[in-house]
Parts: sequence; C-alpha cells; structure tokens
Amino acid sequence: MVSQTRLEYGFIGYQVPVFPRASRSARVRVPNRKKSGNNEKHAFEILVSVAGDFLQEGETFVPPNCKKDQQNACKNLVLKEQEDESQSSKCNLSDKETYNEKTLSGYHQIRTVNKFSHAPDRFNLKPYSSLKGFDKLANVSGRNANHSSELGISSLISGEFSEGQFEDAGAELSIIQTVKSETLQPTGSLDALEMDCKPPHYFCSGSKTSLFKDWTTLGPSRHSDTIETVSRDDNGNYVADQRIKNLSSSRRWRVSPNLNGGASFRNDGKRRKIFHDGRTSYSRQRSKRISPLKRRDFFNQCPFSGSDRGFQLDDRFNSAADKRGDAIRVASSVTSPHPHPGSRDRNVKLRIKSFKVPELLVEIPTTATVGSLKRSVMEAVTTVLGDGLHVGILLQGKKVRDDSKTLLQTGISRDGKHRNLGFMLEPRHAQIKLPRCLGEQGITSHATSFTLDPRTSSIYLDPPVAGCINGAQRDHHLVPSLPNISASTTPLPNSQSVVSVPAISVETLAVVPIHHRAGRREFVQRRMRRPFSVSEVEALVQAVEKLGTGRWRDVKLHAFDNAKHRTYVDLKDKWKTLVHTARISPQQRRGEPVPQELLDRVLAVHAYWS
DNA sequence: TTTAGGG
DNA sequence: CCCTAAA
Repeated sequence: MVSQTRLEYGFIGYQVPVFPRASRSARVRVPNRKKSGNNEKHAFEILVSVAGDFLQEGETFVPPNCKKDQQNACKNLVLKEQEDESQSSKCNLSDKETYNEKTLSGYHQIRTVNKFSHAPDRFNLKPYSSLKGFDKLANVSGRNANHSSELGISSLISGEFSEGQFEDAGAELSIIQTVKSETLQPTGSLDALEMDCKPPHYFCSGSKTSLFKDWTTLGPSRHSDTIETVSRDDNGNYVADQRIKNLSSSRRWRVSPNLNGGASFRNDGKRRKIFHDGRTSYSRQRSKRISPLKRRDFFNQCPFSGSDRGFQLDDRFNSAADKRGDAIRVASSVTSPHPHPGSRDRNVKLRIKSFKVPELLVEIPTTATVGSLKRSVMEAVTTVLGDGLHVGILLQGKKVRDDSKTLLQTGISRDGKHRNLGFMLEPRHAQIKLPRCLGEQGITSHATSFTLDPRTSSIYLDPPVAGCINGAQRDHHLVPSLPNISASTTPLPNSQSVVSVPAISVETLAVVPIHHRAGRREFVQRRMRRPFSVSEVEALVQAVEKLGTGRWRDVKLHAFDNAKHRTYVDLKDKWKTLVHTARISPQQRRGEPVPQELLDRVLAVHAYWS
C-alpha cells in the first residue's frame, strides 16, 4: 500500500453558466509540498484548470486576486490565443456557434486557501460580476438562457498525492469525471450513476446539446447529501480513456498569467507551468499518453532503413501510392506545404521511404534484455526525432539552402529529374555534442559505449514498433519503390540484420542520443554513486571550517575544483550527511568509517555556523 | 547559477 | 543522489 498524503481543495457554489456543461467533480492529484508553500498557488492552478473545463470556447477565466493591469494582460493573452487558434483552424470554427469568437470575462472570486493545509479546504467560486458575462454568452449563443442559470453545481477538487508517483508514473495526475450535485440532484441516483459512468462523449464538443438536455430534464430537487461517484484512477481503461477525452475537452479553456505578476509566460513550456501547473501537467500527461501512439504510427509509416545519405524517395505521383494514405501524407507534408486543392498537377509528391538516424550512443549492460535494448534504441530514436533534428535538402548532391525558393525554382518538380533529391536529418543545433564520457578516472572504465553507426551496424526493431536503422551501404539514388510493402508489418528486406551487442558491462542502462536534448528526464540516467573517501571528507571539513556552511560554490572551488564529479550540491549534500552521521551512534553508521575526529569537527563547525 | 531543503 | 523552489 502506498501511503498517501491527502490534500483536498474544492470549490463550491459554482454558478453554472447559461447551459451546463460537464458538471462534475474532479479528483486531481496535487503534490503536497510543504516547503515551497505553493500549495495555495498550486491548488489554485488546479482549480483554474478544472474550471477551465467548465468554460467554453471564448470564455475567460481570470485570476481574481490579480491587479487590473494583470487582468487586462490576461484578457489580451486570451484574445491573442483565440485569434491564433481561430486562424489556425478557421474552417473548424466557421461551423460553430458565433460565441466562439467572443470573449467572455467571467471573473471569479476565490477564497484564499490556507497554506500547508492538509485538511480539506474549499474555494468559493462565484461570478465576479453577477452573471453578466454569461448572459452575454447566452445572447451570442442563442441558446435558451432560462435554463439552469441558477443551478448551483458543486464541484470538488480533491488532491491525492502519492509521493514519487506524481512525476514519474505519468498517470497520476488525473481528472476523473463524476457527478456531484447539491442543489441539483438527479431524480434517480441510477441516472446519475449512468451519467457518470457513461463513456466520455460528454466531453466531446459535439454532444454538448445532449448533455444540456440531460441536465435540464433532471431538474432541481432538494438540497441533500451529495452524490459522489468517483472512479478512481486505478479503475483501468475507462478512467484512462476518459482522461484523454477530458484533456481534449480542456484544450479549449483559456489561461491567464500567474498570480505572482504574470511575468513568466514565455512560450518555452518551462515557464508556462508556473501559472496553470495543473493544465500543463495535463498537457504533459497527454503527450505521455498519446504521443507514443502517434510515434508508433509515424514509425510504421516511415521505416528506417539503409540510406547512407539521408532519405530515400519514392517519386511516384498520383498513382496507387495515393491509396497509402498515411505514408503519402507524411511525404506530402514534407514536400507540399502549400498544396493547391484541385490542382494536383502542380503538386510534387515525394515519399520518404526510409531514412537513417544520424548517430546514437547507446550504453547498456550485458545483463540487459534484448527487449530493453529495443526499447532503449526506440527511445533514443524517438528522442532524436522529437525535435533535435531538422531536415536538409540535397539536390544532386548539393545542399539547397534557400528556403524561400519554390520547388519549381529549385528544380524539384514533377517533370524534372529529381532523382538526386535527398533529405538529410541534421542536428538542429550547430554545436555537436560529444558523447557522454562515463569512464572517469578508471572508476567506470569497464563501461563500454558504442555508437550505432549506420555504416557498420544496424539494429532491427520490431516492425510494429519501429522501422529499422540500417547501415547497409546503399546507393543514395532512388531505389525502386518496394511494391506494397507494409512498413508496419514487414521489415524491409535489407534491414533485417541484427546488431550484435558488444560485450559491455556497466550498471547503467541508458541511451544517450549524441545530440541529446535537455529536459528528457526519462532518458537521463542517475549518476553513479561515488562515496566520499576519508580524504575527501577531510578536505570538505577543512573547507567548511574556513568558509562556512553557506558557500558551497566556494567550497567546491577551494577544495574540489579538480574533482569534476563533485558538484557544490554534492558537497552540500555530503555535509548534510556528515552532520547526520556525526549525530548518530557509530553502530548505525554505514560505509567507510569516518574518523571520529573528523566527525567531531563537523559537529563543531556545524554548531558554529548555525 | 547558486542556495537550501525535502525526497 | 535527485529534484527544484527561491533567491
């Protein structure tokens, strides 16, 4: 059993807008961080996130406690986002109600949550300025405004945070739909249950109307104990599916800058999470959950196989290749960014038959299973493909650098001879990072790393999962397209060689793409454990005696400058453990014994500096 | 980046 | 050692 700290937040009395949408309580895992004092902020973020699920396209949720200019910033941001989105999906918007185009300012007030609150706490969410905004929504939407504008639907957000799971499992941050109603209780609990357990089409935009009807037919009834039908996230697929749908439904909601001033809203993703961590977490989860499928599709469509110079092209036009759907789409997306509908003749269709991944560094112990090797390579490949590469165009051996030229001007046309057209996957960043070196000072010299060099080795992956990385020397000219090859089921004939894993032994299992990108935590291996030697402890104690306990960078520079593997954080950590060690009885100590004399000095220094 | 602390 | 909020 996993011990869980429990943290509950919720909001009650939410004034449901003109027509009710998915009315539900949500159960959200909230990391319970005592130290940072961010419970309040985080809970609010979660709250906003969930509130976002209540909102419709065009509605805005503005943090209530921020200043006027920040609110304006919020609105501007929302407007801009909506503008961007409507431009990117204009045709989708056109057949929706016009309220999509309008922005509704639904201000809400929120009661402050106690910091560090472990007990259930509640928010009160009320319209900031009556229901004015919602009325406006009613007008533009043309829907029946008489219904349910007074419904008080309670929603509860409760958080359960199981330590260590929040980040890692990727499945822990979840919103689980349920029905919880106070002033609106369904006429029969069975109905409620059914609603609750219905598949997630409640969240699909297309079924809003039916949802609305469902709710209005239920009608209000006495205020009573709430019904809460919670599907916990260990309930399996239902929850998972629902979660995904839920995510897609929340795609619509708008965010506003954070409470602390809204300064951090860069678009690099890292900062965005400051305000609406909940939502960002959903996004992360979404990507974790869904992207593997997409990746798989992608690999099915684009098998790796041996191309020494880059992509292999299939230049068939408007032929049976059309029927290949996905594969063609991949190709045309590369070659025809601006297709002319109805004028297919002007299009050039280029099919990428195969390509190689430039270089991968794999470190894997001999005790690893073949399956783990496959997974490792797969992960590495997907990482590289993620966004560490850009595409280069090679025409008759020469790089095409001018991106502004048309294909016609460049000489890539249906009629032209583009048999020497090639694509290259190149590192996005000019600087080529060297493979990580693990063998430091002989400590890890038994570790062997090898490079999967396409020219000398190849790795074959299960076809349903991925294509192949193949290093067979091949003519970089076009090869005849393989008729009817199904990339998803049949490996290319020339890509079936299996790499023999070199005899290596290291206690790590890691794949490090050579052009590794930051932020891919799942591929970052833990550093090797390197216990401090007595002499190191001696040096540390001496340095701290001189410099104190708050200047770890200086300690590092003074005493460990040439020990690359000891960071100032390490030194700080070691000092922490030293203090601890000094305080416990010798029987409880582990590892290489530290002389008592040193430990005494540790205690003395620690007492002095604190 | 560095500090400070919890995990 | 890891992770990361704050400074």
